[in-house]
Amino acid sequence: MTAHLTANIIQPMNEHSVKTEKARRSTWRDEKAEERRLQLIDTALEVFARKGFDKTSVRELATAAGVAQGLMYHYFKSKDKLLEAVVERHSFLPQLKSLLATLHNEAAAKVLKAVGRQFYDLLGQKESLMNIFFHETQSHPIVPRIWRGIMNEGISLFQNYLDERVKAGELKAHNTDVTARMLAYAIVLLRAGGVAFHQRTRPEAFIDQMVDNILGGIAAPVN
Amino acid sequence: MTAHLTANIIQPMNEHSVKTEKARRSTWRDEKAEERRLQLIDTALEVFARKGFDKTSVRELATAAGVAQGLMYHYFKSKDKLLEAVVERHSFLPQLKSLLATLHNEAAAKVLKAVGRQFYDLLGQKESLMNIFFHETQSHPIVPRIWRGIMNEGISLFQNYLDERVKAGELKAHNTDVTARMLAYAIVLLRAGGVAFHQRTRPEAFIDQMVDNILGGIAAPVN
Amino acid sequence: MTAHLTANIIQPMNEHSVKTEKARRSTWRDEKAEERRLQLIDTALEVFARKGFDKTSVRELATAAGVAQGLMYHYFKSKDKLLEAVVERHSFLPQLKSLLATLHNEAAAKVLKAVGRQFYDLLGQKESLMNIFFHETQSHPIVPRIWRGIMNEGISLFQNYLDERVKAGELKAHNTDVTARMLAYAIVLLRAGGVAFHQRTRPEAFIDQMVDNILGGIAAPVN
Amino acid sequence: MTAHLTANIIQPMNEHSVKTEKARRSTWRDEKAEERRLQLIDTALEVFARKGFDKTSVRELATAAGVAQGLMYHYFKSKDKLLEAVVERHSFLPQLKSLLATLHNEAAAKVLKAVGRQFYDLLGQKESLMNIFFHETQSHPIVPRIWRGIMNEGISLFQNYLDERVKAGELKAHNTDVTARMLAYAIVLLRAGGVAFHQRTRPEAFIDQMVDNILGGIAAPVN
DNA sequence: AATGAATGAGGGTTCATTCAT
DNA sequence: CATGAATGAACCCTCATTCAT
Repeated sequence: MTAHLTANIIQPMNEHSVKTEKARRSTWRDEKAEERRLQLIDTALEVFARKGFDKTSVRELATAAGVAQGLMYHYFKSKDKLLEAVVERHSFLPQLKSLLATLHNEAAAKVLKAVGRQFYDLLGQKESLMNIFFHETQSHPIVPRIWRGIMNEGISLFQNYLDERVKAGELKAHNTDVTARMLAYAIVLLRAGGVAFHQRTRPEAFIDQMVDNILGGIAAPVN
Repeated sequence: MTAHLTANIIQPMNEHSVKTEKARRSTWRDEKAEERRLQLIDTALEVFARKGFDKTSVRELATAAGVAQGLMYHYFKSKDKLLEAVVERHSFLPQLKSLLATLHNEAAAKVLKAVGRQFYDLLGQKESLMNIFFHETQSHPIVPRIWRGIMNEGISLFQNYLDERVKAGELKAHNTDVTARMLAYAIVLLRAGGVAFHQRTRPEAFIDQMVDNILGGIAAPVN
Repeated sequence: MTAHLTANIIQPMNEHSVKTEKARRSTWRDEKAEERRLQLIDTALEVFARKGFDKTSVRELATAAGVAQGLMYHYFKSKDKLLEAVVERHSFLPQLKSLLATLHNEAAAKVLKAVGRQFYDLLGQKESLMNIFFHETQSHPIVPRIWRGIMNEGISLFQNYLDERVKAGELKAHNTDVTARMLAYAIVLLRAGGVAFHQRTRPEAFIDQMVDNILGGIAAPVN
Repeated sequence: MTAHLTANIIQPMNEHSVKTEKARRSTWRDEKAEERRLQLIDTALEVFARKGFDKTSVRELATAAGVAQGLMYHYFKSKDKLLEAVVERHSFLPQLKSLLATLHNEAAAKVLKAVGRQFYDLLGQKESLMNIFFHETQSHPIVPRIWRGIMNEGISLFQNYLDERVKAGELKAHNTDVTARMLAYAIVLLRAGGVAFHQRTRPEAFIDQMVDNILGGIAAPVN
């Protein structure tokens, strides 16, 4: 063993190959480690959402991920930091922003309904995260911070579009912040409240009608 | 034990007087006991709201109430049962129902704005309870049950009125469930979300404009 | 059960007897608690001395005391505080001070030998504590603080006496601090070092000769 | 493994050259390894002295030495063995012995003062090690063993000289073991105790006076 | 030789709950 | 009714150590 290592030193491969070899190895380890990290985060997302942060022990988390408890602390400084990592990683702000980009110059009724549904769907895909947002707000400041970012983006999504349509003359000049929030708030509670209280109207129909209400009003025509 | 023997020897009573005494005393005792119970519940409401259920220890609760920890278990079988008692006692469903009674045969704009504000105010007065509703939903089934009751009542509050105004011809015939929920959801998040993300428009103005939006629509007049 | 308690209320004993009853009970509990506290401290002294503070787990301590681990934290806020309690309680400063009181106006040789031995004996009786003094100095500031107090007292013990004898003309005028420390240091290491390195001369003989050396010197008479 | 095959193919060597190469390389490797070993030991000495053995984790040790934790276990079988290596390597017995060699046939006052100071200085230079001696005696038998060796050497240092001076007629015949220990003990505590309790007299003056006390005595001349 | 991922035992501590008084 | 001593399970976290690379 010593012998061939010696040979190796005496007759090393050219510098390039040595370096790449080293780099590749280290990269490989790093990749594996990053994979682990993500696996642990994803497992945590699921379990936290299901059982709540406080009711989930690190031991459970580790078991759910199929690793030893100690390993959690190799990747995260504390249970709290793990929660932060979860929330940061799964923040769907990017997806939300991309929604914004696509809507222009279409009739308000059509656009608002479409965007409303997409927003609703997005929240649905992130149900676990939403659960965390709603339940772990108190103790961990990062949770409301991220949630706030998402809400603000969601509201902007609507408001920017509304402003545009006001300029285009399709909508009355008015406080679009209020309108945007009405939409956003309703959609959020349509999702989150779904757990807490049953809905009578199907979500899609709800969104459609909500948009119609807001656009046309519900007052009877004066004649 | 020693005491009772002494008392008996010194002052024997006929059976009748003993009984009435007993009854009166017993009532007095029951009242005292009920007072204590309520005191413990009220303290718990406050502390749970501030620190969260899981982060609050029975010892803290007892200290905050100025009693020994052991006493908690004379009044409540467990910490969980205490939470249930808190939520049950402070459910403001009655207040909510009384809101409903006062509104009839007035112009929709005026009524909806007034009711909206009152609902908003009520939620504000019950901030501690709201906190519990939002954070302790998962582990204790009674929490979402009560919350659901309140939400449904709040929604009915609006919907019944809307139905009435539709019949009266002031409003278009439409799915009033949707309209009612829009209002209720927005007001709830106006309250609860206030912690999570800042509002740009003041709540009262928000409610007023929301009602106007819904009644008159935001679409530009075709003319 | 309720019945006689009620009777008790109706016909209470005179105020005095009630108070003493209450006081006695509470005193009894307090006494039991204090006993426990001391028991835990004494057990800890022994175990810490034998195994060292860091190598002793709270679980072991509890087992050695025959109680549940949780109880430790009913009496002491932390393991560190327990150590402090141990050191404070067993500080033999009072005993040391009482040694001081007895020595006056006797021949230096006799007195110093006697006091030296008594000091040595006292350290011997407090072997466990000495062990703690020597090993746990680093992490817990209270340990060196107490130890310092004891050493200073021990040194004063000798120095005050020496000063007195200088005044009395029995001893030369000289820096008695140095002499006092020589004696104190030697006796301390005679004790503590006993563990680390064997002695050739018996402690009593050692002390006697040490005193003789210091008093008469070891230089050969000049002629 | 891949490397060795490559090397062999590219540059086969005759047996002789391989062997000498091997030997030279091996020496070079051994030197490097020994360097590392010493580096790890020296780092450990410092950190152990500063934080205490138990409070120092292998990770910290590795970080302080700038290597990965795993590497510690290539050089030392366990953390305990590392401590042993530290104590063994830094035992300053040789330095102590060399002190002994220089003192002969000089006046006792001068010599004892000089040796006392040198001993005191030596202990000062080895402060880290002294710290370990004082705090980690319990769990690791090698620690008191080494410490004992040093103390005995220090005592011999004085005793041998004293015996010589007795023979030379400069000193009275007496139990020189006691005198030697008085000196050694006082100097050790002057060092180690310095941490625990403040001194009033400066160390050098202390040593000088101590020697004077012992040589000339403190008793007033009878005249 | 060197890395650092992975392990799992054990650490100090908290806490809901019980119970003798 | 009220106390607080006592319990023991569970918690988060640290750590010495091993091992694949």
